[in-house]
Amino acid sequence: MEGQKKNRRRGEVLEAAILQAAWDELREVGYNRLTMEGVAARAKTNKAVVYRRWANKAQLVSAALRKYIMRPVTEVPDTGSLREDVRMLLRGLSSVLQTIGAETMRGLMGEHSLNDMVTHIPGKKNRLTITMTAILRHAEQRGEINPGKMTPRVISLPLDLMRYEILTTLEPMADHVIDEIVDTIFIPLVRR
Amino acid sequence: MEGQKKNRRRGEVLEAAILQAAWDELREVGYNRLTMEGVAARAKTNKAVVYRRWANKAQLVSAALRKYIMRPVTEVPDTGSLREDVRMLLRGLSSVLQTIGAETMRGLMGEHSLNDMVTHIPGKKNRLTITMTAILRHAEQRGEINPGKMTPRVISLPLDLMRYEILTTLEPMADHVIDEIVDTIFIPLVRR
DNA sequence: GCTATAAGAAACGTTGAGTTTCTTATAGTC
DNA sequence: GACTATAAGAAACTCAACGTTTCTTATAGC
Repeated sequence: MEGQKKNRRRGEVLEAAILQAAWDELREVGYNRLTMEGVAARAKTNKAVVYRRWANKAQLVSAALRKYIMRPVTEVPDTGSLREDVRMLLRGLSSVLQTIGAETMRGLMGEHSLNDMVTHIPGKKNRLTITMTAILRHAEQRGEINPGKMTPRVISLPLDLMRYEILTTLEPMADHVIDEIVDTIFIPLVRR
Repeated sequence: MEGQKKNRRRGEVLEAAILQAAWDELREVGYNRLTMEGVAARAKTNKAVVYRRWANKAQLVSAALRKYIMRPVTEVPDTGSLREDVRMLLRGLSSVLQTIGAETMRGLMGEHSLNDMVTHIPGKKNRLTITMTAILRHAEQRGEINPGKMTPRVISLPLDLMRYEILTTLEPMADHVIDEIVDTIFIPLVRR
């Protein structure tokens, strides 16, 4: 009676179920203890189905992150003050990285499977760097900064510092640390 | 005739042979493909002997790094110029990290087993940070810098940037990048 | 209603981790 | 110089997870 073999999921529906399972598993047991079998079981399917889509754990997790994490960080803050804009951007990144968790960041790094929240490769386009550039353009229009000082490295400096700090400390970054980076490092470097 | 069972190594001699094997293996196959069995075989001993000394791969590799890498970076450069001193320190760290390799750095990170070349935990004592502090003290005596600007975060900034860059790019850091960090970020931040 | 496609299910081989047990060389001690 | 505690050598073993393979079966699309 109860053993209904109906309702076999396919395609996108199944894929979504697996990514959901991966995401739940990631938050529940963490990256290191997440297994392909565990995710498959949680999604009520089996390993083979998972492997038909993603070659390994790192790729599966990256896909899940892309689905569940990436959206919220695209908006460009525009408060009218460089300091406030940068603080907001950093807080946004901080909360994203906090959700991902340092263990996952480290794990993905160890398997060379990164995404552009977690790292910024110098010279490569990166959403957060683009946002930062927009913020700085606004500040420039207001005359707040010295355009000559806006090298790519300086532009990504606050974001990189945050990533490095979370990666090494394994802890979310406190607001006062964000303020410290902004006030004692970044603003002094770009100010007119 | 040839099967002489004599000459059984013990204690420090054996330990040194294992660390040597680990170090060779690390450079030859890299962190991810280094195995305890492989190291044991290379040292002409067996896993049990290795496990009696180190609980896992990360600890074994850390021990090897400590033995083969750490020494060269203790001296404090003192050229009479802040810029030159910092450049020398960074070149020293760069070559150390180059020897370790980014894959190993990432791998150790993924297993939460770090050493103070690879990371600097804010608030913790760190050899390189101590060296940097000494360099800055000299510069201060020469009147080159503004002591009020020497916060711990600013002090470790160049070292952290280098670590982060190597970790993300997987490549050694070119000298001109070192110069860029020193000239466009660090010196402007601490200068009187 | 037929058929190609992909899911479900289960078993398989492999690798490396870490452990256990037993034998045997040897350093230190009497 | 013989005795003994210690740790090395050797081999087998359990376990977990990876990734693959094979076969059956539901079902979407024609």
